[in-house]
Amino acid sequence: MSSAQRDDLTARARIRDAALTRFGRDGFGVSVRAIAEEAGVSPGLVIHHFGSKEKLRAACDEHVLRLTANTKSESIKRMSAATFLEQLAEVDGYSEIFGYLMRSLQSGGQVASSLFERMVQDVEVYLADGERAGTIKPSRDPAARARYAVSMALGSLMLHTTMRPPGSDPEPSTVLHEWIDAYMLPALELYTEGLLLNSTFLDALVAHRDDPSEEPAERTPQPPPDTEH
Amino acid sequence: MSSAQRDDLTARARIRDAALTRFGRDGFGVSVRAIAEEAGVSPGLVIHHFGSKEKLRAACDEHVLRLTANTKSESIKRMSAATFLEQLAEVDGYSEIFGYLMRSLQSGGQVASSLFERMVQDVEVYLADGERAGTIKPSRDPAARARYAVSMALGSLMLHTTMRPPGSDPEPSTVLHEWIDAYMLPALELYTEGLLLNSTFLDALVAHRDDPSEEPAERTPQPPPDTEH
DNA sequence: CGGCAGACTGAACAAGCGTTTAATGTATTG
DNA sequence: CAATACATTAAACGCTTGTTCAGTCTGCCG
Repeated sequence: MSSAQRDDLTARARIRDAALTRFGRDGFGVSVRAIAEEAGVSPGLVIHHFGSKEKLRAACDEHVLRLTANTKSESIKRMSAATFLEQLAEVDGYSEIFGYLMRSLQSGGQVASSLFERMVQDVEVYLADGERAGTIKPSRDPAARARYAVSMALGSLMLHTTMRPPGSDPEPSTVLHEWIDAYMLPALELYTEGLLLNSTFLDALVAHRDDPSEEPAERTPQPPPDTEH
Repeated sequence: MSSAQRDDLTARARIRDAALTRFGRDGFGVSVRAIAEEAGVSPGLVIHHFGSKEKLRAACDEHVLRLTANTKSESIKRMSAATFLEQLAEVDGYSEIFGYLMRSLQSGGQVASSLFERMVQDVEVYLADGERAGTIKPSRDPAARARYAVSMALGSLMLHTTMRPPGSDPEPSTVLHEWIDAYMLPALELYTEGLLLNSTFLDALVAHRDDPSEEPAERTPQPPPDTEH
């Protein structure tokens, strides 16, 4: 996958990998000419092999989905979902895919949805396993909790990736570990101890969910009962 | 700000507002011609007034920062930070700004950083107030916790905005309430009760923070002590 | 060996881009 | 009223884009 060992691939595969790299590094607005140069071929050949830029991206999508599907089932079963992204960022040759995934999340589309939904699935079984093992609390809505966790983690990681000052080391493993270092402690603190001292908010929301007659609690959350004066 | 009442503005202001709308709706790749059409002027006039497309975006940035700075100080003091975004999405005429902010988060840059940092500041004082009032638990690192909360919330919201199926109602208030409806319950549940049943992970991380001699706990999180067999 | 198929290139094309330019209209000012 | 300054536009410029085309090269099959 690294440019050194790209030479022995079919031209078609070389173009696909070059596109994957440049799409990930520069976004999907990158020109066909830039991709062709990265692959060491003429722009015409890119079109000759893939028909159009759009179909080239579709081929990249498919390729990434196939690769990540394998990686996932191999490793994620015995570890948390975060490890999945770590593997992608660290294992040599997979950093391009990590970059491509971040760009996909940033731009929406099929790869983003697919990655999201698969991670939700994985996290859900991971949490359910934790429940059975007695390490994780049960939830009122396990599916929603899994979606919540994935949305927060992926969204935050993507935001961090996007907002990094340009010019700083763009290596995926660097970015990922910046993110982990910044948020590991508050995350674990929240997971372990929670944040609120009373359950007023939660009780109100659950009551409203069971009987939606009263004023919706999520629109204008009233301040908690003041215990001071 | 709505197109109905744009007529009585200076052409310069009309162009700026049109740019804000189209930048937010279609992204920063939208053409100067499209912005000109939205404003009802010629493409040349856009350049005449702002010098270049880049400077036009800078003018939008500045305008948005000025507007949100006011909105914030007015309202956020007495409410949570989420209310700030809700106001933006709901109050008539501010939905364009909400869209522009989401695009800015998606693309990085100064507006994104500024919005992020200001929300971190606000959340930090909000949490500190809660601590003093006895409704929110203290944290080992209040600043990190505030950054964590903002990163997760903004990132997740941005991800949700990006991943919505194209063609569905793009009204900001719709998007925001979809997001709230999806994640309010798991968020409150987590905030109220936490997620982990024992503090093994947190203790290990805190121990490593105080004395980083052992193997770093965040690289390869060891599975929790198995209580089953 | 002849011929055909596919890989591949360099040049060109049409469309779209941001921007420039020259010209026209429209006020404001001396 | 003449003159100056500014707002505004239509047209064009130069560039980049994705894509097409005609032609060359290469290897394979009969």
